[in-house]
Amino acid sequence: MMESSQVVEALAALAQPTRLAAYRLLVACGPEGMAAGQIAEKLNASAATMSFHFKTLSHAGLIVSRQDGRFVYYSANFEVMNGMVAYLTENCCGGNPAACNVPDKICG
Amino acid sequence: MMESSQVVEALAALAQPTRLAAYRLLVACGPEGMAAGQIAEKLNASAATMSFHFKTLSHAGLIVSRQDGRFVYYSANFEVMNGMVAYLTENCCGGNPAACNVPDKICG
DNA sequence: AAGTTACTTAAATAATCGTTGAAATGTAAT
DNA sequence: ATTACATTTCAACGATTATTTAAGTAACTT
Repeated sequence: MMESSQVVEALAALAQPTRLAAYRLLVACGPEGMAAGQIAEKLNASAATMSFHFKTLSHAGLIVSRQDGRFVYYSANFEVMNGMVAYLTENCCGGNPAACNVPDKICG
Repeated sequence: MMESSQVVEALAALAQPTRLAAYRLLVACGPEGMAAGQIAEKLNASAATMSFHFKTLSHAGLIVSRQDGRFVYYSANFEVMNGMVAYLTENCCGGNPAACNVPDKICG
């Protein structure tokens, strides 16, 4: 189970339009990822701005980087998001799935 | 599918230690929820601070309130969190589950 | 109706965040 | 070496955020 502070950091990292868009783009890219400059172009953001956001996402563990020549490829780290979701839904309805009369049935 | 701005709002609402704890408490409570004062006591936060946080969570659609006498019961609204998670994982690995060689297998 | 309880609102303050532009770093081609 | 390209770092600004205290609203009790 992730720690609370780590989950807060991941949530905060995603709670910003540009970073959320970047993350989703990387999720769609899969393990190969995408170069920093290409992401900046797709999102109409300056390289400096994106670099700042990549740092935030990286520090939260949501993405990882890999150098390839003079390009830096970023890709999504799915484990942290899974941990985040697990943390949010933990102990849903008191840990009693039978009592979970929620529309989308999260428990169990 | 939720809108980007709505997802950002929900993520931002959860990206704060006290609010995250309150939300998890309400998730564990299930549909019955818990009174505002009881939550404040459990989290060692002042009523004013909690009221501010409840407003933030409510506005994001993550919780709903119900008045019962002079008590206000808050409970988690699971649909918004489900929508949030769906938004994050949408189009994972280009929408091709077979290509998803991610440890926890999110796609498909 | 007077008093108590439960919660919300408002104003004020300190801290954090996102963006920009310029300079700096690193990497590869000529 | 020098030139070009890709990305990061830095300083600074305006905007947003969390908390506190104090005052306000609403509902139950006697």
